[in-house]
Amino acid sequence: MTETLDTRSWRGVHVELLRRIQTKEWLPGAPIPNEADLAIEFGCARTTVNRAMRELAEAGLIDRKRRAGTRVALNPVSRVVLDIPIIRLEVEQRNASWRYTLLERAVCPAPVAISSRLGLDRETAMLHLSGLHFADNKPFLHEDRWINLSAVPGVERVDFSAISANEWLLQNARFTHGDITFSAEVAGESRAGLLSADPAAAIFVVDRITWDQGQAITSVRLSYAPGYDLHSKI
Amino acid sequence: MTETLDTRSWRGVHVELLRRIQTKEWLPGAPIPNEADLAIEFGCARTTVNRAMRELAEAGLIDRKRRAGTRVALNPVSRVVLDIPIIRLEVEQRNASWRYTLLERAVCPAPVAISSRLGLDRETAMLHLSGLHFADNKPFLHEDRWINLSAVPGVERVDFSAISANEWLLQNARFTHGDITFSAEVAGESRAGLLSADPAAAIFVVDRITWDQGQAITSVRLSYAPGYDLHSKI
DNA sequence: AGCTGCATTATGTGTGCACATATTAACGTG
DNA sequence: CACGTTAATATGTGCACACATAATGCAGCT
Repeated sequence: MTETLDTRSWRGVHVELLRRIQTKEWLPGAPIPNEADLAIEFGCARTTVNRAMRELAEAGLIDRKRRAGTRVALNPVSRVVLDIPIIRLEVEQRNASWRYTLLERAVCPAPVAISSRLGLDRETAMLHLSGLHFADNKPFLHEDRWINLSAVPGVERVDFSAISANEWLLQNARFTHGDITFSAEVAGESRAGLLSADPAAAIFVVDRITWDQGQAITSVRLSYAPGYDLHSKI
Repeated sequence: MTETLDTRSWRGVHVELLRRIQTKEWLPGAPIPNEADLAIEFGCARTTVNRAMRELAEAGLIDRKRRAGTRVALNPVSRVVLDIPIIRLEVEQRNASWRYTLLERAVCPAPVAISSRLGLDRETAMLHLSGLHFADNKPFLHEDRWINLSAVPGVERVDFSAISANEWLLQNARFTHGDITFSAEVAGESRAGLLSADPAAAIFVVDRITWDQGQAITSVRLSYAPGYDLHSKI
């Protein structure tokens, strides 16, 4: 029932070019015809071919250079797109009920490892929050967060036992970019206690720092309960 | 020295719209002017505004519906794009020398967990490969792979001690899509031996299955040596 | 009221054209 | 031959226009 797409639409051109690459009709590294020629072949405008090829280039399947032309990419990097939602939604998408508990709230200087990564002075007072997210009343992940007080006005007056920092910040603080790191760690005694897990268990950890222009907003470490996995399509 | 982009170019329009969203000048959930009006405001063609807004929609920052108009996204999902390169390149990007050793090669039926996930009969003979990737002569990751013989013609005759399966398949087998899973596991005795690691160490694991149309190509499990982390920009 | 169908409207896409820009090949000069 | 300059070329972008498509709401009917 796959409606054969007209090769005069950019989607049609896109799938046809994709086919030629995937079937190795056009070999990796080989040059492919220029936009104008393809437009003639498909009986469409150059703009349409351009749109199709732009998508392929974004996906990393072809390399394009002005004047030099377009080639099939030599090392086809698979590009994985992960959507990182609000934790509440992540839990609810698993058909589980979500609950959040604030464990600790303090205004104090952050560990040097944190403050230096954020480019802040080591004595700068920051807001430290520690909390647990539950899925169906079982610990789902531990959120350990430091917030730059001067970058998020009003954050000191928020009641983080009523709303998770994760959610409040995403809705109220603006950010332009961030760094994210995924790793595996042994739980250890303290985390094991929080997550009701074996201290020897392997924990999936996500570290994230977000920025607004050059200014650090927050650094957060999410420690998922054992058994968690993150998956996606390629 | 940031050259102020002309708002008559799509990039200029893009950053201006981005700014209005990030500064909450346009609040989450709020409708934003239609393309035609914005085109007049910016003194450019509607096509140009469309291009800028399409990028924002792809990034998940706005929601667009015909007739209903465009709104600032309510829950701004951060979208992380991970480039998964050939392992050799991943090692070389860390300025380390890469080396690969084939540990095992066998044609035999796969464990049920594997064959069922690939949608194959449990007695189907598959090619099993196990190998180690080294970075500067230290174990970097263990690759444990099952290949569907009938989907990859000629794979039986390849000398996988000369080229890693990872690299050969990416260059020679075609695939249309795949599933990828990231998780954390305790190393255990056997993997610890392979990776010269503590059996109690936490291991970052990537599971990947690739398909060509509906046909399973290969299932691979990458176990990274302790200390590995995967990072990216948001 | 409740339903149907049509007009309206915003986005989605295609076309033909123009010019911009990056890159390479060809050329000419010393 | 080595070099800098120039011309040719493929992609990148912008514009004005047109029509397609999906969603919405209104009008009119029962």
